[in-house]
Amino acid sequence: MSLDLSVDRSSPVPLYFQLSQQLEAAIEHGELTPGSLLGNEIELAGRLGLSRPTVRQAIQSLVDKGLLVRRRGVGTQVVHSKVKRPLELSSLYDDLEAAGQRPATKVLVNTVVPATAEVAAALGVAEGSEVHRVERLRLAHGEPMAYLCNHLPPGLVDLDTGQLEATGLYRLMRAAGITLHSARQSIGARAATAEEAERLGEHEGAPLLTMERTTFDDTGRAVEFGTHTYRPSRYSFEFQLLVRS
Amino acid sequence: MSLDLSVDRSSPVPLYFQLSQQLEAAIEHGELTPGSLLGNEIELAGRLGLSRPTVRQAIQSLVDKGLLVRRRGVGTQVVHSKVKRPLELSSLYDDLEAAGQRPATKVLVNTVVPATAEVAAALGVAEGSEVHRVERLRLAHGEPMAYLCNHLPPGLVDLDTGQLEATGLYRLMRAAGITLHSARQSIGARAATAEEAERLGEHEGAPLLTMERTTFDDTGRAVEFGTHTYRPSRYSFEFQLLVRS
DNA sequence: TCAATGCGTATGTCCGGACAATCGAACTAC
DNA sequence: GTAGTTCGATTGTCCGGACATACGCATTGA
Repeated sequence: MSLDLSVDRSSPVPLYFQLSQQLEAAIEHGELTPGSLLGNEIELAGRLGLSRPTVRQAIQSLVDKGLLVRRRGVGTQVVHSKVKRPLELSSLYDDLEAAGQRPATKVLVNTVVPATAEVAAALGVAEGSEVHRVERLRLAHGEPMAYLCNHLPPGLVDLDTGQLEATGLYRLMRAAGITLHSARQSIGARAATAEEAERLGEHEGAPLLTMERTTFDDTGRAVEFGTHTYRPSRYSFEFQLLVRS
Repeated sequence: MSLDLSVDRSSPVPLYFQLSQQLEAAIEHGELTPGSLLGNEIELAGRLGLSRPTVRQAIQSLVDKGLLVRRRGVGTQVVHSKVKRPLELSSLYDDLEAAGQRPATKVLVNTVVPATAEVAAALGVAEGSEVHRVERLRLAHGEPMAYLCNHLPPGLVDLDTGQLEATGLYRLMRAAGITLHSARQSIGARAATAEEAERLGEHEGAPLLTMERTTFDDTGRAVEFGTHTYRPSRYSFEFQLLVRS
């Protein structure tokens, strides 16, 4: 019942990556059942005509994803639990689209303003210097779901209102050649103010789910600071996380 | 200004791990300043008397942690932004202790009950079968901060009330030989019921931050299902996450 | 002046081998 | 029968080398 694995040495795709993708697909399709052993690395390498380090690299990437578990003296097993996705740095837009919700966006504000103390601190710019400010309403099935307020340092991205309504902010940033690296997030809750309630179609004092995020590129520059509020009846943060060991 | 790195070959600690720890410490202490190049791998390996794969393994582990960035043809640089911690699967108890808050725990309930449909589904046991139920109140500075309700399958851990008040649930599970692997979480918000408000010292209808979590061990078994409510004025989820690339 | 080219450098990928550490099971001794 | 021991199997660590690939910079050419 052994899998028919194969690699294409003429492909520019790295061999370990080809192998890891095939293994991941096999797990996804149930050809490798949870709990089953993967066969030892030496034999697997010999069967594929690869070296052991290459096979190990492929396996390791799946272990990092939480799909496999290695046990010394035993072997490598497929993890039982279904791993979904490990809380990526994804935009709400991508989240909704992946869920098949076809999100709609309404740009409320798209302008340049002097940075407040809070925004200046988050973005690492001088207080009062000009920054982009974007306020958006995210709708699903015609109902407001979240209010998104973002600030960006100047000169990074061309913020076209039309594009902002057609796609997510992160896609625009990536398209502008920005390499997103990490983000600091804070998730909390609070009661809605009258203004917030109005925007989201809730009543004043209703509980809101809040998220603050500062995103950095790979040079360590802050490239975005967002303050978001969600209607908890319509949205919650769902994710899977792995134990770092 | 080169760092004085060294490895102890007689130590049972893997060489790559010794190196990665020293590099991490150097970054932490500012001896390696953000943006600075790390020096090429070949030379570094030669200087330490290690092979290049070993040095690469050390560097890679720090890249995975978000501390370093590699650029082909350029070198390896220290990331500017201060990386805190990447949302580990840590207990609230550990979180608070790390923040120097000396958390207190009050065990409200520690008993065995028949599993409700929700609990049975989460833990993968038969509905109505016996499961442990633990209800705790977590306090900081004498003030209630969170209400924690957990269900565990039988026979896994010896749930001693005294130990539950002295430490966190995860520590007990780890001490019982359980290898935590992953967890599915959901973070949301809602208005407090009268009972919840009473427990946490809030008023009815006040916004609460909620978290539901099912934890799995490395065999894929569900080992814990928790339903937690937090006072948003006292607690929020803060974490840093990396872009998977 | 500006764009295209070439080159050095550093990381990315891959190989084949060696020994150590650990787990589980079969085996042995009491 | 039970407990301790040995042993095979498998992953963990480490080595030294080779070639590919991409980036930045200097040189060259229009």
